[in-house]
Amino acid sequence: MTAAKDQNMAARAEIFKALGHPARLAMVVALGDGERCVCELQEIVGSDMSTVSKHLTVLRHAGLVDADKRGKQVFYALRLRCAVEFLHCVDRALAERSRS
Amino acid sequence: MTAAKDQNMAARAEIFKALGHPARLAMVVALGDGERCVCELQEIVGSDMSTVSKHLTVLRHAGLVDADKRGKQVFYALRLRCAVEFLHCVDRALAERSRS
DNA sequence: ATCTCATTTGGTCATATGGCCGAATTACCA
DNA sequence: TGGTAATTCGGCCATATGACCAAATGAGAT
Repeated sequence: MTAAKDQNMAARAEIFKALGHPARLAMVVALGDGERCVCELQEIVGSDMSTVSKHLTVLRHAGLVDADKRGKQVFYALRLRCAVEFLHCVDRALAERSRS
Repeated sequence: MTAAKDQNMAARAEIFKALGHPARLAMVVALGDGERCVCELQEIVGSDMSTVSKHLTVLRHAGLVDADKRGKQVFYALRLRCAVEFLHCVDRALAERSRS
């Protein structure tokens, strides 16, 4: 693997890596239905606020979500919409697998 | 997050996690063009064969690829075809990002 | 200006991951 | 049946990750 290609792969892998955690994935799924404030996302994943915040940093850094501070709250929105479609495909694959 | 939901998320996250490594992603990309033997995949990623094998175990376990032993060699094929499409979307996003 | 609430950051720990090495396995070929 | 090549497994180490706690930041409200 050339250095350039490796860098390219690393950049793409970042995105998958960001999605590769149950809590982050759950947040992304929730964001698929529209924006959510951090406090709502915390309820969804149910861990410490600081942990949630760190997960959100990962998602932001990967460019998967956008943060928008309004008043006291920070609202997150899904940026990479196609992730939702891929998730559907993944779900179909998982369903097939459990069927067989 | 309920226990059932968490399990569901974990199952999906496995797939993203598997794709979240440059070497594994490079292999999946290569497999997008058709099956490859382990030795070819090793050339692509350029690490130790045992390392490559472990990566392939991860991909197999995630259900992303299928292994088929023919003669001395094991051929791997991409199973979750929609990963390729999602990768295209990711690439477009990355291209846009670097442009701005 | 101060208080307060929502969020982020830093520290620390336990665990998971990725890498290479060397050994074990498996199956073609002589 | 023994040799040889392809692949996988087990062990070891260094580093990365995820969790919590406590403390810092930042913006609205008093």
